[in-house]
Amino acid sequence: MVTRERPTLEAVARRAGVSRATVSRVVNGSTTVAVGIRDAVNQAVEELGYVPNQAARSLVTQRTESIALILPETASRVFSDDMFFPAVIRGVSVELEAADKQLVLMMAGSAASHDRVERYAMAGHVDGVMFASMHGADPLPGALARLGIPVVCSGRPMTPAELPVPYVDVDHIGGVVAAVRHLLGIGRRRIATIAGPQDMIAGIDRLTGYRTALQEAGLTEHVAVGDFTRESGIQAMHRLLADDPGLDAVFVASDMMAHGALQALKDAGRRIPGDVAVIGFDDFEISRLSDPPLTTVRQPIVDMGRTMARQMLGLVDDRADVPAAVVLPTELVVRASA
Amino acid sequence: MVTRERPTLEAVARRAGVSRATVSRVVNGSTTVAVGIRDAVNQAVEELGYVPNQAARSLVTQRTESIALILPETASRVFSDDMFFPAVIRGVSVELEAADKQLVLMMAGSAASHDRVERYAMAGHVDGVMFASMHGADPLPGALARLGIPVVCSGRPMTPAELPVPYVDVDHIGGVVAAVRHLLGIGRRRIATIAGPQDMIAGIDRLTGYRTALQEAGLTEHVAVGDFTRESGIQAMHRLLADDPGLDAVFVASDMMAHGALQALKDAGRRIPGDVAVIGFDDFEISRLSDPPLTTVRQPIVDMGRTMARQMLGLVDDRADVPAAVVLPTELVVRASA
DNA sequence: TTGAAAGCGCTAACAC
DNA sequence: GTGTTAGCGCTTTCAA
Repeated sequence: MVTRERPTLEAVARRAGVSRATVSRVVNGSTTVAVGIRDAVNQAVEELGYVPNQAARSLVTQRTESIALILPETASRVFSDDMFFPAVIRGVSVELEAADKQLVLMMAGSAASHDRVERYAMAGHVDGVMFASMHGADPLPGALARLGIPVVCSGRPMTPAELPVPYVDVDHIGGVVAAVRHLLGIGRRRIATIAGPQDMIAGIDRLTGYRTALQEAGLTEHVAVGDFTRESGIQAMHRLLADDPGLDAVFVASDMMAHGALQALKDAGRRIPGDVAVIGFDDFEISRLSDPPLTTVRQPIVDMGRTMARQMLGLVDDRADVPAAVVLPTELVVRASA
Repeated sequence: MVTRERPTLEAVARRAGVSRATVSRVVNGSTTVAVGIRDAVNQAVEELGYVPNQAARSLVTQRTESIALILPETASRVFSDDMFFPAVIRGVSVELEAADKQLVLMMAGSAASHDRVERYAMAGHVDGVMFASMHGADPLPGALARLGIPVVCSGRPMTPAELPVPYVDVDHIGGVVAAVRHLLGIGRRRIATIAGPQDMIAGIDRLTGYRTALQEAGLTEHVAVGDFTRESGIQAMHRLLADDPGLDAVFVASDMMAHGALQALKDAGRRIPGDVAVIGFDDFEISRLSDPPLTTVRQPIVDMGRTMARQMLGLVDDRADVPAAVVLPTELVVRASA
């Protein structure tokens, strides 16, 4: 590998016949430089193809101009057919791009990678860290925050850390309650649910919403737990069907699981929504294309990403207006499946 | 924001009662340190929660231990329902994780972001750069390579750069020829194609394969060009149908476009494969679940990612065994649609 | 085996 | 306005 010498400030300074400080000023856009000198410097920069060494710059400024987004999941999970993470990333990208910050995406599905990420952040590789989908009571956000590293989470943290971390979340419970009420409204009474993983707020809150609405109506709960994947939706639906072959509706805590449930129901000979009404949660594009199109609780995932990124930008820029919590609304989208 | 002072080598050295050099040796796993001293240092590191400052380290080592993967697409394209990029990323992740390198993902769909990426790489933020899906004759890979930055591409570069960049690709033409021959074998004679974008090797080569096979059989070409998205597949299928309502087969250059074509054909009242046989290219998971399941040319996308990452690791480690080009095989997977 | 010292390339006081 | 200077935190000769 031919690592051609990259020109330094020093080289540019010599060529332009000025001091390093002056070159630095020009490169960083200081206005207190005479036009003639500025042009000379710019020309030297051009001729030499000079690009500032980021390590040297970071060493003195203590800034890297990049922000990490941690996805505590394996890469295969992040990039499965579940469109959740992609949507978050998209939202984050848009905001960071606008602020000219570099996004550093990190998957941390294993304990080892979880550690790598921790060291990475602590090594000052990034100016701030955003977390996308947290499992259990992950100590990492709090730990980083305690070190003075700006941290933001998407999804309300499960345990209130001693040092509270700003977060953005959606109104899970409101959305689910609306969904269940809709099922009640169309005359369903044997309403089951496929819940999400119970080590995540999204899984817990959506189950709470279901329970709340069912108690309100004086009906019996019927719960199977999945892990947000299509496959787990299939399995869970089979269990629910085995337990209560006469169920007439199911609220499923994610669209991917709902697609699995749809398939399982069809395989079991049920008509949708004739025999069983199905409602999902997410509103992915494929949910409009499924057979039948899926009624679902829409959550603004891209907006979550954008909001989280804006909170982060507020923190790293030391602006005071960073809200400790933002809760975005959800909305029931009625299609053919319920 | 409370940026608590992070401990430095100096602090650890003082606490352990040794010199900075010794701490550095311990931290970097040098064997030439007395056991007693080593333990004392490790204890001090532990107590202080010391993590080396990466900027300082990079400044002297000229290494960052991270590798960029550039996706010359917008974030919304990368994270659409097209599973191509996710699969590449997955393959890359696996290898980089194993080598303990940090993956830095960069989307560069706009000219502005293209520039950002260039400066980022030139600023020495990463030890090497991988490109995922190139459009046209992008000068960036060659430019970076000329600066001595290790570069690898997935997809054969469109113009042979003066400084050749190692790449990995798949056997597009072989796969497409097999697909068309299969169509011929089941008696189809009015075989159209929906081609991919003609500014990408994958688009060009697959069209070449189609043309080759059709000429071989002495049949007339029938081409519509899409951009690999489902939507473009729908449009292209409509055009083909308008031009030749009697076509009895279509080879589609990507699974996403093939799904669009399937939908367009059904909307036009064609039965599949009865009236029109359809073959795609990719073999995404959803292609097994479509109606009917899609016959397709499987390309090993995850392996492309892995291979590209391994080539990169070879380059940054100055190992000599980096092949200039790797071409992975493709394979026709026959399902119900053809 | 350990320490002293030089310096990676840059920014930011501070002086002029 | 511009130059001088002092580090940022680390690795790595070179001596001891």
